[in-house]
Amino acid sequence: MNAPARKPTMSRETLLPPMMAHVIAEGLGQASLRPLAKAAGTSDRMLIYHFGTKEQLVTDLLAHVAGVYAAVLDAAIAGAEPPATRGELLARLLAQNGDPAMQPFLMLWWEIVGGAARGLPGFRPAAQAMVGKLLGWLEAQMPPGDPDPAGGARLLLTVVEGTLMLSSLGHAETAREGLLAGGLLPT
Amino acid sequence: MNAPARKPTMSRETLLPPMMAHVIAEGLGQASLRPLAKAAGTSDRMLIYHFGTKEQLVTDLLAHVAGVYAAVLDAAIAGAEPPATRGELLARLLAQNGDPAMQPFLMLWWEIVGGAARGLPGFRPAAQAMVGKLLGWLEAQMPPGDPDPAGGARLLLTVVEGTLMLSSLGHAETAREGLLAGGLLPT
DNA sequence: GTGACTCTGTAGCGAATGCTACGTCAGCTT
DNA sequence: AAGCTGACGTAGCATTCGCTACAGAGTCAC
Repeated sequence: MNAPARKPTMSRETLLPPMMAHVIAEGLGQASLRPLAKAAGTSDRMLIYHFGTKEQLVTDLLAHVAGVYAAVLDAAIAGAEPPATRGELLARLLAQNGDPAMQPFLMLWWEIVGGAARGLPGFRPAAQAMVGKLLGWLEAQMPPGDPDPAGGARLLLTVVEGTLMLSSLGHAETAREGLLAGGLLPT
Repeated sequence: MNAPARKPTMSRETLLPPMMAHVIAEGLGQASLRPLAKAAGTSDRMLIYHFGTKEQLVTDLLAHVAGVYAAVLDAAIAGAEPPATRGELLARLLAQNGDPAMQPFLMLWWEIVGGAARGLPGFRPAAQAMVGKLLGWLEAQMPPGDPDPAGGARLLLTVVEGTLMLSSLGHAETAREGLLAGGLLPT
């Protein structure tokens, strides 16, 4: 009655997406081999076979996360008309990142930042890739005619990251009040 | 020849400082009972005896970290003359936090933020206590005659946190350029 | 066929995890 | 003196950790 058990032939590429979904949902701290394998529909034995080491698995997984993040930004830049002012761009950014759907990714982001700060293998390259990508995206999205797109993008990057951190702690309103007081957000 | 082995009678209060030193040095992720006990000069058995549960231990430990942080801020506010401008205050903050001696605490901070974002028990109260304390400290340190001390403090808080995050990833210069472009830092 | 190679399942290793059972010993009260 | 209590050590439990040894099944070249 049952099919003759086809051969899926798992590879690193097919294993990474479900594992990424797992770490986004459960966190990197709880990412041990057996739960990861279960999420990917395989066994811990197979994960070691494909990646060699858990450390290499985490490195590859973080690189994959950075790649997906870059792809999301690339997709977002395609169908977007440029904002008129820096404030409008900032408001757009905060609206996107304040979306509750973004929260699981933000939880993962803080673990990546912490790992990068501690120098854990694979964390810093992934974090720098994502920050670098976001910075480039911001430069490309700066309002036309902006007097200093490079500096403005760096300002927005700093302000957005600070706001996201405070938002993760339940201080989103505090950050918003600060940005309004600083004239960075349109009223 | 040797003294008759005095009885130190460990309590929660005497155990917390060496454990805090341990988590600052090694991180919360590696904070299991036996290493923590070794750092405090006792055994895992005694940690459970005093705190009841590891979860309660972590909660108490984070509260203790928040208390020490608040005490440090209180000490810093005592012998400080007020800055002349917001930019000067911001420069002072970034100089303090850019100190390499602060880096181990920053590593711990990202773990606390991550735990708070995930809702781990004890993390969010500790993180909110520290952010709230820093915000109050900033309000008290705002330049005299500032038109909007409350809003300005919130702006500086957001900007400082964003800068610290980027600094932890090796993007300190990026944040600095942004703050200069935004006129928030004096040239 | 026969061997070589790739992929995968089962079983298990030694270490570390949080926590408990049990006993000891000092100091107190009665 | 007898008993109680709080502080501590020793030993161990069940579970999970990353990882390995070994065997089986499928495919391909010869």
